[in-house]
Amino acid sequence: MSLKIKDIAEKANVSVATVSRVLNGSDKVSQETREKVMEVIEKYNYQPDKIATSLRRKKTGIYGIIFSVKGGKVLEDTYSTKFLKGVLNYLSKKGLKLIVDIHESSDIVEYYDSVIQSKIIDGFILLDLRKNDERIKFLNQKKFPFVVIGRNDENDFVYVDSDNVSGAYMAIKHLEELRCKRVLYISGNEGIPVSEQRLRGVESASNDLNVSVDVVYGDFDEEKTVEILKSILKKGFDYDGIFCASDTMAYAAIKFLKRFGIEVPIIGYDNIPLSEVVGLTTVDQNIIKIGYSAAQALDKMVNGEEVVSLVVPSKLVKRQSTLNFSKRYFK
Amino acid sequence: MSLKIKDIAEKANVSVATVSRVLNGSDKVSQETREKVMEVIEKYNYQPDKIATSLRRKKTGIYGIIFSVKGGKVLEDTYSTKFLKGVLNYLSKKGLKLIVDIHESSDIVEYYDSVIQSKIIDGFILLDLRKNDERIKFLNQKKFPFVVIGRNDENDFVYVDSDNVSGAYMAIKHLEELRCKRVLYISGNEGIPVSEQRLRGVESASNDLNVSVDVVYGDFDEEKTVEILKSILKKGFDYDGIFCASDTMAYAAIKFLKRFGIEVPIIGYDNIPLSEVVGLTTVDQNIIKIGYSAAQALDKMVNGEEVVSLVVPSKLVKRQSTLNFSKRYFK
DNA sequence: AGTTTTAATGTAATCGATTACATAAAGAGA
DNA sequence: TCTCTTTATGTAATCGATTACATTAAAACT
Repeated sequence: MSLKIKDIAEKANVSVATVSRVLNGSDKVSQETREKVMEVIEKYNYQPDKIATSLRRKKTGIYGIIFSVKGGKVLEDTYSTKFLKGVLNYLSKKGLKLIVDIHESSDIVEYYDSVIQSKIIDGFILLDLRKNDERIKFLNQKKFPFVVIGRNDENDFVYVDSDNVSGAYMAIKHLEELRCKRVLYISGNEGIPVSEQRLRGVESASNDLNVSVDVVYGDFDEEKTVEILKSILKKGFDYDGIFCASDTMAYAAIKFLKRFGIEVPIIGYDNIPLSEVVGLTTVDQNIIKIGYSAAQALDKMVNGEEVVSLVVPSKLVKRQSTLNFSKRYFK
Repeated sequence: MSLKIKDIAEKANVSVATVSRVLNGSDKVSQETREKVMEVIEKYNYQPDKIATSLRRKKTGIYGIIFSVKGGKVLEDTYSTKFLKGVLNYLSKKGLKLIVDIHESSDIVEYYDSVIQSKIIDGFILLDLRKNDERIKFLNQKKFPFVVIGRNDENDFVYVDSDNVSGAYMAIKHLEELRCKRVLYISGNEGIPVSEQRLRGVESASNDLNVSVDVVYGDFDEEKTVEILKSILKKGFDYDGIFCASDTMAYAAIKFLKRFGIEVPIIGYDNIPLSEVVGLTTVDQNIIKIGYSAAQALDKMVNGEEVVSLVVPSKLVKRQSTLNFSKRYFK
C-alpha cells in the first residue's frame, strides 16, 4: 500500500542507502542527489516506517509512564492530567511519543521488566516514589533510563521535584505579612519526604521571621484534620493563622472552624480546582513545568547527554482565605 | 544483551520456527517439544521483541488518542482522566498499549496522516467530535480503524456515546417527583448534538410527565447563565425548579439566585468534582465505561470483528441541591 | 601521466521476529 | 512391503529501515 524506501529509491534512481542518507541528513550526499531525492520524497509524501527504524536503531522514540493502581484513585485528580500535559508539551515538540499505562501495584517490578523486554519503550518517568522504591533498584541495576518525580533520601537517580521548602516558606511569610504571630501548621504524614521538606520550609520561615509556629502531624486528609482541630479547641484555640499541608485539609479546617465562629487566615497547598472556587490561598506547584522538565531530562538521558536533577519553584496564589484579613490591617 | 528467539532455539535444540510456534500457541508442535521449549523460555524469562514482531505482523498492539490543543484547556478536566482510565482498564487487561498525544487543532488531518504513516498505531479513538469532522472523512477514506466518542448526524462511523436523552429525562423526572410544575431548562449551545439530545430528553419528559418546561439556550458556561437569569428576573422569576446542561452552569445559577433569595431545586449535568463538594444533584455520565467500551470496540474492529455503536446510560446523582427540597413535601 | 586521496554512491548484512515452503519421519492403507 | 498421508520440524524469505564495507569516479598530488 504505502511506499517504502525501496520505492523512493527506484523513483529517484538511486539506492536505498542514498535515500536513507538523505532522510537522516547525516552522510555526504551531493547537493544534486539530495534535491532529486527530496523531490520524490515530497511528491509522494513519504515517511519512513517507525517500526522498521526502531528495530534497526534499537530506539523507538517512545517513553512510558505507568500509573500504579492502588485502591482505584489513580488518574482521577488534576495532578495526573496537568503532569501529562507538561510531559506531552515537551514530547510533541520533539516528535516523540508517550505510552500511558496502568498496573496493579503488586508485581510492579515484574511489570516494568516485561515492558522493558518488549523493547517498545526507551525510558520511564516514575511517579509515586516511595521510600526504598524497588523500581529504582531494579532500573538502576538494569541500567535502563528513567527519571523520577519527587525524591527521597537515597537519591541514586535523576529527579524532578517541586520546591516544597520554599513553597512552605512563602506561605508562612505571607501569614507573617498579614501580622500573624501564632501560626498553626498541620503537616502531612510524618516521615515522608514531602512532609519533611514542607516542614523544613515552615521552620526556616519561623526562624527568619517574627512568627511562632506550632506543628501538628496530620495525614493530608479531611478527617484527621478535623480530629486535630477538635483536640486543639478543647485546650483553647489561640492561633491567628493556619497553614495546612494540603488544600483538602485547609478546606476541612475552614468549614470546621466556621462552625465555632473562628475565622483566621488559612493557607493550603496544591491549588486543587476547588480552591479557586472557594477562594483558598494556596501554594501552586507548577506541575506542568515538572512534567515538561521530566520529559526533557529523560530525553537527554536516553540520548546520552549529561542530566542533572531539578527542583521546580512553586508560587503562592493569594485568595480571599487570607486576603480578606489584610483589610484589617492595611489600607 | 537480552536473549532473542535464536538463543532460545539453540538452548532448546530446535529451530527458531518451532520456538515461534510455541510462543504463538498456534501450529502443531509435539507436546514434548512444546514443553522443552517452554522450559527454556521460562528459565531465561524470554519475551519476544515487540518491535520485531510488529514489523513482521504489521500490527503493533498500540492504539492512539490525540488531544487537540485549542486555547490550552485540554487535559485539564477530570473528563479526560476518567476517560483515559476507562480506556486503560480495557487495554491493560489485554496487554495492549496506548499512546497519548497532543496536537494543535490546525493541520490536524495531516497530523493523523503522519501518525498513520509512521506505522506505530493500529487505530485511533477520536475525542471532541465536530460537525462535519475532517478527521472522519480522512480516516474513512484511508480505511484506518477508529472509534468516535460522541456522535453527530452523519454517523458514518462507529461511536460510543453517553445517553444524553435519558440523562436529561431523569433530571426532569426527578424534579417532577419533587412536585415541580414549572421548570426552567438552560440548554447548552444550540445546534450541537449534545445539546439537541439533552433537549430531546427534556421535552420527552415534559410530555410524559406533569411538568411544563421553558427552554433557553446558553453555552455551557457561567457568564451566559448569569446573563440569562438576569433577564428572566427582570420579567419576574416564577419557576419552581431549574435544570442546567452543565454543572458549571448550575453552580453559577445557585450562587446568582441566592443573592436574590431564590432557592429552588437545581440539577446540573456532568458530575464534576466540585458538585460533590457543594452538594449539587447532577447527571453522571459513566465516562470510565465509555472509555472502556471505546477501547474494546476499537480492539474488535482492528481484529476484524463486527462492531456496533453503543450508547452508555448515565445515572442521576441526587444531592442536597434537590434533596433539601424533598423535605418540604415528604417525610 | 601515474599514483594517491577524497567524495559519492551502491551492495548486502543486519535488527528479531513470523511464516510459506521444503523435508523428514512416522503412521495408515493397500 | 510399498505407497500415501499426516505430523513435526527445519530452512530461508520477509517485514522496512540503517549502515559497514566495497566500489567507482573525480580531484589532488608528485
